[in-house]
Amino acid sequence: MSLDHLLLGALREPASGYDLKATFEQVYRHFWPAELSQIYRTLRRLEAEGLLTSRRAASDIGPERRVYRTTAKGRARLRRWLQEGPQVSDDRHAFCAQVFFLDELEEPEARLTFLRALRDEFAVRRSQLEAIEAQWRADDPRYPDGLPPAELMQQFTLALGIEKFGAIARWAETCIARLEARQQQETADAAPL
Amino acid sequence: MSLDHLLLGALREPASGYDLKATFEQVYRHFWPAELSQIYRTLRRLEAEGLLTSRRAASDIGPERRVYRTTAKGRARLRRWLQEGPQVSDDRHAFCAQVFFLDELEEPEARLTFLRALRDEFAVRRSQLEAIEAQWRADDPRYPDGLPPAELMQQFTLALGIEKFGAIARWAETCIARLEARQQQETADAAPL
DNA sequence: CACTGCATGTAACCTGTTACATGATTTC
DNA sequence: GAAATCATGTAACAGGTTACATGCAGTG
Repeated sequence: MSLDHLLLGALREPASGYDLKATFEQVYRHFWPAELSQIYRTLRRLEAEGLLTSRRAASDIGPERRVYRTTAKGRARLRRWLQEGPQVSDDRHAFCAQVFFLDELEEPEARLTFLRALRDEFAVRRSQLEAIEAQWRADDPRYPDGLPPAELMQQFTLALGIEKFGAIARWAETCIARLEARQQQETADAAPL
Repeated sequence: MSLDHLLLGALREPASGYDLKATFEQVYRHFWPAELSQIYRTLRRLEAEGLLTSRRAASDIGPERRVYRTTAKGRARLRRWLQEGPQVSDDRHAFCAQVFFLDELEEPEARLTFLRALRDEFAVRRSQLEAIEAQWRADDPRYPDGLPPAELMQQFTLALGIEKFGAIARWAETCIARLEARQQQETADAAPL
């Protein structure tokens, strides 16, 4: 039900499904990706439940839009979700399962290749979030601790993304170093002076 | 399709669905939780695809078991999955979405309560993995860098779990400190000498 | 006899993904 | 006139969750 609450939160400011998709791509992506088809479907359901209202609106540039907004009931639902405390679900990391069975690749070099690709992938993701942070810092002299409450909370989530991706990239780097050290050790053992 | 590959990897050693559930709980849980009903369903499908075989076996203690094992074809499939490189999917963190909208709770104390619960939850999870690590270290003098390859890879995944939960707990702690500092600042501003 | 643990499964449901369909408006 | 962007949707499918059903064997 998290998508529901994300939409209720986002639609405290009016927006169309198409607008929301852009927000998901730019802002929520690193903690909650969503496809347009799912957004539209969920918006209709939330409206039927009375948690959102919609009105048609002309677009400057394309076809008519349907603009949604959270109702008082929807806002109460959002608040209840927050009051219930943190909803910590288990996450699924396919790459971690892969590492678990990586011994199945018998060549040490293949294992290193895998781990380097992993490190690079997360380093890129971290950099992308750091770029967003740098832009924000450049645009607003209050960044980060002078920001108003709503934006401060949003800054917290950005900081988490950077920490999380950074932690995984550093972990991969450590694994690589440990494997390399082991390989050197084995070479030394195989050809003693 | 990661559950498929996890089962193919796990069933390089024979096991029943029930056994596998225990392994998921104890070992895979922090990167890939799975329910029994889903495990059974997937085992049957993988057998139909020729990636697993099964035989009936008596149990010492309960009803007859169905013991599965990965076939050569299944093992090749596993290896291919690893050779395709890291499969990095986006993850969903409901708690992060909650933090994003936490300004909706207007009392600063409510926000702190939320963040403290979050910190505690992840600190507990980290401790649980650290306990597993301590046990392993006590049981095997080769831990960690003298372990044979298969176990070394498994140790890598444990280390990731500890890092990941630790990073989130530290992040939450930082958020708490920043909010507390802000509150003190506001109190000082409101009542200057 | 009730309870716990062992063991396998079915059915209904919910959430999320992928592929496709439709059509307006602007730009090259 | 073709392509890109804006905009809304449908349908089929895949993956995961929850609730329930069944029955064996050992323990208190």
